[in-house]
Amino acid sequence: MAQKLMALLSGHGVQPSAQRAAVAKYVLATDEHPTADRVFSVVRESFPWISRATVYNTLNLFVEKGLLRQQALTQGSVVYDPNTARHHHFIDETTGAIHDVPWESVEVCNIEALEGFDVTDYQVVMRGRKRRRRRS
Amino acid sequence: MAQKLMALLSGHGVQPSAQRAAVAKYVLATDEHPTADRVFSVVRESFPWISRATVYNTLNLFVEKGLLRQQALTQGSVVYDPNTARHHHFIDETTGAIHDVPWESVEVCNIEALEGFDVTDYQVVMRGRKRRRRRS
DNA sequence: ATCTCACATTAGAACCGTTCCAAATCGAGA
DNA sequence: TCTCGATTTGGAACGGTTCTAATGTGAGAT
Repeated sequence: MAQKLMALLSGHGVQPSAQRAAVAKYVLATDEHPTADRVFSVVRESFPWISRATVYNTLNLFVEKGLLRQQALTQGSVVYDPNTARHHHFIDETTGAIHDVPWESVEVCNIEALEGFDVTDYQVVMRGRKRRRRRS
Repeated sequence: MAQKLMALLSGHGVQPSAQRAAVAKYVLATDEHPTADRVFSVVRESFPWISRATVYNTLNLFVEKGLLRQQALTQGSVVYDPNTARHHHFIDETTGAIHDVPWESVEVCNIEALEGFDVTDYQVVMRGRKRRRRRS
């Protein structure tokens, strides 16, 4: 598994290192849309000597190399999303949690016809409350 | 006109003052989605002795009273939008300019049917380049 | 008209997320 | 083993925003 990670990194032109692997292991697999600071705390649990600057450097590098996307969805700080395919976002206003919404589950029409704008990318940003999962 | 502004403020439960009127005059009429700092600069041109803290206080008050909406559309800082009706946003990636897109000009389907989410609000966030206006 | 008190304003400090910097360290290839 | 470029590091710096404590102001009571 660690092998796969390393391969993924080099495949994207990122020279592997222990620190980068530690960051990658968490941030490329999570669906919790962490802030840089959250990444720092989580990674430090298994890699206590990593520095904040390295986490920021690594996240920026991953974004530059296309392994991660930055999303400006909330006030205050950027979050990172390893899902680089097109998708939408749902923000739970009570918890602040951000959820991915599959591209196909929402249909957006007329974007191409918009007068005056060349739209190269778009997403629907939804807010509300996550419905409690009905017990099974 | 100044009268109308004052009436608008009191109508929303904001006790008027010279500073608040100066901020309102600009920020409630603009379509340029200014940051707090931009509001500060613009207002200071006609009201040089206003302080930064007052601008922040006033903007937060206006948001609280429903005169303004905060939008977290870009990295780094919040922008303010006096258009409190539902609408979408287009971000010009070359200039950073943010444009309102009328609610009716884009159609979004299936939002209500989304499994697991109670969506109370949503908008489409578009990115691209604003098409150069063809000369008339 | 005057007083008073709650509220508005202010400058500057504090805070938080992020980037910058210069020094130390590492590691791949010679 | 050596060298040199890349990586990592702690801390300073920075930009945006909020906090704080002191001061100013105006609307209503008297």
